[in-house]
Amino acid sequence: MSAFMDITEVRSFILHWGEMGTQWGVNRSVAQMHALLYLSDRPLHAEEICTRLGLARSNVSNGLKELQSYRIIRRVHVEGDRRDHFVADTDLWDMLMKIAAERKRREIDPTIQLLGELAESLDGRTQLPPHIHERIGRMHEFLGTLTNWYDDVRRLPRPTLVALMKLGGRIARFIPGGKTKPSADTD
Amino acid sequence: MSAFMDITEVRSFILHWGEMGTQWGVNRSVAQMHALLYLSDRPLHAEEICTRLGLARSNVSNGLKELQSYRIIRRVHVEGDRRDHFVADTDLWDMLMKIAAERKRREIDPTIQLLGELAESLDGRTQLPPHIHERIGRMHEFLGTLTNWYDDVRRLPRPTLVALMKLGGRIARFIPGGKTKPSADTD
DNA sequence: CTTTAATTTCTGAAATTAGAGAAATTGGGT
DNA sequence: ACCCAATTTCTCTAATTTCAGAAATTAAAG
Repeated sequence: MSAFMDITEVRSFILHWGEMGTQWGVNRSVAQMHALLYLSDRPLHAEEICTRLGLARSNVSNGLKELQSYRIIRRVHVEGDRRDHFVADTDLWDMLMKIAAERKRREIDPTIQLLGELAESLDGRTQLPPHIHERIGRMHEFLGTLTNWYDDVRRLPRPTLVALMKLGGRIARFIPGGKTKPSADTD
Repeated sequence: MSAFMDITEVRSFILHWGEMGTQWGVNRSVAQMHALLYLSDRPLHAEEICTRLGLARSNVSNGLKELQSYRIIRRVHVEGDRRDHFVADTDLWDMLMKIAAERKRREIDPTIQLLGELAESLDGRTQLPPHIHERIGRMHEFLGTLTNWYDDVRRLPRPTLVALMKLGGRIARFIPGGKTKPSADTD
């Protein structure tokens, strides 16, 4: 039943994924649970995740909720078993896009919102040093540009996305003005 | 001398930036220091950062070192003052690229390295379930594709980058077979 | 070379976050 | 409706991270 966890490469992967999580503001256990599900070729139920990772049932429950909120794992029903089972995305593009979408929603969107409000409330306060208004405004615009771009490309069909990525910097050839002498626009 | 910190919008920005930091695995104080320097139009020395943010001198010292390691702030010498002073990038593209470069170096590159080793050590172990080798291999390849893309586009002149970003998903028109319909969106 | 300002490193305390186990709740099966 | 497996919520403890102050180091100025 668990030769799986005896494979040292599997353990290494899970451990490392957990550490990666902590570096990016994701709970180590949650990241480990994700790694475990990613490597599993069949749905796992909570209890099995507990024993394989040595975590308390409660934390597994919360972790599963968190991973579901990112939409990178989903609940599945297993014939003849009353317990909830879970599987992870194995399509890594999908996974990345969903994580990006959720982090945008949680962190970037509220930031843009706030920056907009701050910029607005600084409007026309001529007694203040103007560079403050300008820099907050520029950050606002910058994050807006980034997220608009993301919202746009995330809707591309997967093969197109992959093709674009493979093309890398050579995509610049298609830009009017090319990569030669371009116009100074926004920063 | 410090009407600056009395502007509520400045305080809000700094506070929010600190919180953003914590969400992305960056120390709150470090992020606040960065925000302060970003909004300042002149070089600040460590002591001034201490008093403005209410931090201990030691932490400011460490934070400055961390921000310098990302190369998003730099030391400057101020005429007739013996203390080190610091300024932040105000070019946000630059800033983003440098942060990405450093996080790649610290976190992604070692991960790719590890995944490569794991995949290699799984090669030809026919008694193991093949999906494990396949999934670790796919993750390895995926991260490789992403970082190669990044290494490529980061070298583009900034105006080209901006133009590409403005173009958004319409860039797909230049891909063979790229003008297909957007993918159905489950989230 | 000596003095002293400036900075960094070290150490322990405070605050925060993660995690285990118990208690409470939910929901399917009969 | 009742029972019991499954899950979630709650509470307390452990681990980690952050951070202030002290001590040590570095380096500019005379």
